[in-house]
Amino acid sequence: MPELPEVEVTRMGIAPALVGRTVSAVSLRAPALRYPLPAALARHLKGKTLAGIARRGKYLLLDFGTGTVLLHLGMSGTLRLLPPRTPAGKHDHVDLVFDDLMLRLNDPRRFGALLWIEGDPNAHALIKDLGMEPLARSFTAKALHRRLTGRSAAIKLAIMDAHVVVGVGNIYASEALFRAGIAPRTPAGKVSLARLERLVTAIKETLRSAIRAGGSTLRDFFGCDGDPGHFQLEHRVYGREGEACRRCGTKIRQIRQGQRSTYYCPKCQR
DNA sequence: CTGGTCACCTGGAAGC
DNA sequence: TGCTTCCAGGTGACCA
Repeated sequence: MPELPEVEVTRMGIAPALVGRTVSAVSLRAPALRYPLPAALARHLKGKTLAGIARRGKYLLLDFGTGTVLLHLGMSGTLRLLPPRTPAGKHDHVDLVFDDLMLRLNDPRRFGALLWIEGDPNAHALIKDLGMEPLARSFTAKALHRRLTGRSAAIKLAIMDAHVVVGVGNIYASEALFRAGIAPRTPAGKVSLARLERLVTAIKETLRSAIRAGGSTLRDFFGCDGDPGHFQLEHRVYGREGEACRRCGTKIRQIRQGQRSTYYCPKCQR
């Protein structure tokens, strides 16, 4: 159930074990994920060496030189490193075998994706229109301000829009707005530059600390009992409806925005 | 372009 | 116990 930190921790967990290694076998199991699985994947990958794993937003890009495996974990996807020939359980959709080590994709809800891309992956339809990387230097209040000027949508929905900034999911959107002291329903275009400074800082800090917290779970990528998607920091507002605000004691409220739950402190966030 | 809604899927928890 | 309902960390497609 990954937001950007979970995806980045997954990348950090699997890359050292797999980069530089060669694919010996591929297993695909029905049914399809968000898109049909590429039937020719084994033909494309067998004998190919993994040159690197990059992340763009919540997508993982496995670079095999002649092409790229594009991976998205959706709402419920996880990747694990297992001994080859580990029996496949329910929702184990794809195995990439690297001789004595296997990368397995499990995704119960099947909102995830695995695609084979030839050519520049950044030109792919799913990638090319993505917004700013929140951890990049170029993600600044000024840049965000430029992007949000004139927009009437709620600030919470705006920072969750992957065409504006990638990787801020439903949990971290609420958490970042709390840290920045901004009410989630404020029209995005009406948030001042000064307050966007606080928001950009809050987004970077929230994501960075979650990645740091996830670092302690990296060993969980090995072995069948691993559960690497489920680390998380103590939330300040998310999931705490009716509980006391950690800063001022006011009861945390829950509302619906775009059919998703938003949590906020009515006193700390204006 | 923008904003709003729906759809895609399974499973766990809560309610009766 | 068993059935029903609601909810879940994402995002592309579609509409006005």
